[in-house]
Amino acid sequence: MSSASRAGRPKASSRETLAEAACELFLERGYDATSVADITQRAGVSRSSFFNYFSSKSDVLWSGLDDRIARAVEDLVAVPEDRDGSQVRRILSDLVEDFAPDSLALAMTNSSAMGLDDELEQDAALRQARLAAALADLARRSGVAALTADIAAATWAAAVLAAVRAWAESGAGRGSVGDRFADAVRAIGRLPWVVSAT
Amino acid sequence: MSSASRAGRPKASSRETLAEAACELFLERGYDATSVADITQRAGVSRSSFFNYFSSKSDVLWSGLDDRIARAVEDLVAVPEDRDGSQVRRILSDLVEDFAPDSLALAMTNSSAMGLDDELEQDAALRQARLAAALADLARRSGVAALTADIAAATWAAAVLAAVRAWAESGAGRGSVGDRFADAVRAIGRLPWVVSAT
DNA sequence: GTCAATTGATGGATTGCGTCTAAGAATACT
DNA sequence: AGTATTCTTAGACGCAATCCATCAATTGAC
Repeated sequence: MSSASRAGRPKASSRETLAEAACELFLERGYDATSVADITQRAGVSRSSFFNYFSSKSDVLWSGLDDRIARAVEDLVAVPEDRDGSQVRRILSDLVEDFAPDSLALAMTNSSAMGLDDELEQDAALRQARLAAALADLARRSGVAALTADIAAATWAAAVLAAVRAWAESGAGRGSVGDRFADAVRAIGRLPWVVSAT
Repeated sequence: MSSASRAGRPKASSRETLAEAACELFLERGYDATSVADITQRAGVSRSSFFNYFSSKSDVLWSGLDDRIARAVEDLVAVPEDRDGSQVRRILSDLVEDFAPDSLALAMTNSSAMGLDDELEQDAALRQARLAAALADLARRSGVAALTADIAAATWAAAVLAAVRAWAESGAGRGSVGDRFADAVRAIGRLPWVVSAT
């Protein structure tokens, strides 16, 4: 493919430069009070350039997870059917394997200081929904009724996001996201609050 | 209480007038191509007035469900604990009881025509997350571990949204949302795709 | 070295959402 | 009449995100 850049002007700035500037400002002033112009000004680039690196302001925090979710969705649509859920477990385990999103973890642990509580809830919900949609499709393909497929898919997707959340809140130092996801999978097996309610 | 309006200028327009204008335009041009100014112009009111009735453009579609979710969240935070999940089932059943959201159903059934697929997914995810947050709090209060609480809460919340979705997609004529939710609760009891995967 | 092609950076304009404020209009109460 | 209350409205604002035309820097071919 491409070992070095083939042709054209080399990138003057990097994603990391922008992401660092953004996180600094989020911590100083809060998320809402930080505009894209503020971020680019601190990073020393023009406002236009920001959108060459990130598709939106919140993308600064979520691009790491978004990439992995996009890969997982690709993998999921490629699976013709998965009656016992083994493919799902494998793909989702790959998703969280060695996942260590610096900016996202920072945002989650400092969400109140950044004034991010609503924003994070909203953004997390979107990611969860994206993953759930792909999972629900696969479940239907595997013969699960539509209604059940939606619910089961939401459960799996929630397990992924809950694992990330639990990992971030536990200091992001002890244990990996993968470990937390393993916990989540175990919890799914016997959801006490759900099953006992039946 | 107030049987009639006590004092002050009476409302010149109504939510319904705006909602109808909005839905018409969504069907004609699509959601993204319809601006708030377009809606108010057709309804014959000023743009400013729109936000006296709805807090956002998407609120036109979701205010019905939002009201019910807000009530459910209030009820949920008022419950000290719910070890067997009976309170949860009751509150969520109340949520969907006799629910018949005209605009939302229209949007869901015509989502592709309205260019709403992404928008609806996003908005539905937000509502699901709001409900899930309150449910997760109650689950933790009831002694469920944090990770498990998040997952179980997501499952319940997904059941509500899936019921609404299934009801809208089945023509919104046959059966009620409550019936679909009953189906969903039954499905939760033995989630085949989840439990068999353990 | 010169030239074209490619890739990125940049400024500026544009659209639209959502917020806010000050002014005015319509009603009820006294 | 006058006053308080409730609603409407025009207008301006800040900001996110898109788009475009232009400029800058690099590679490779000749």
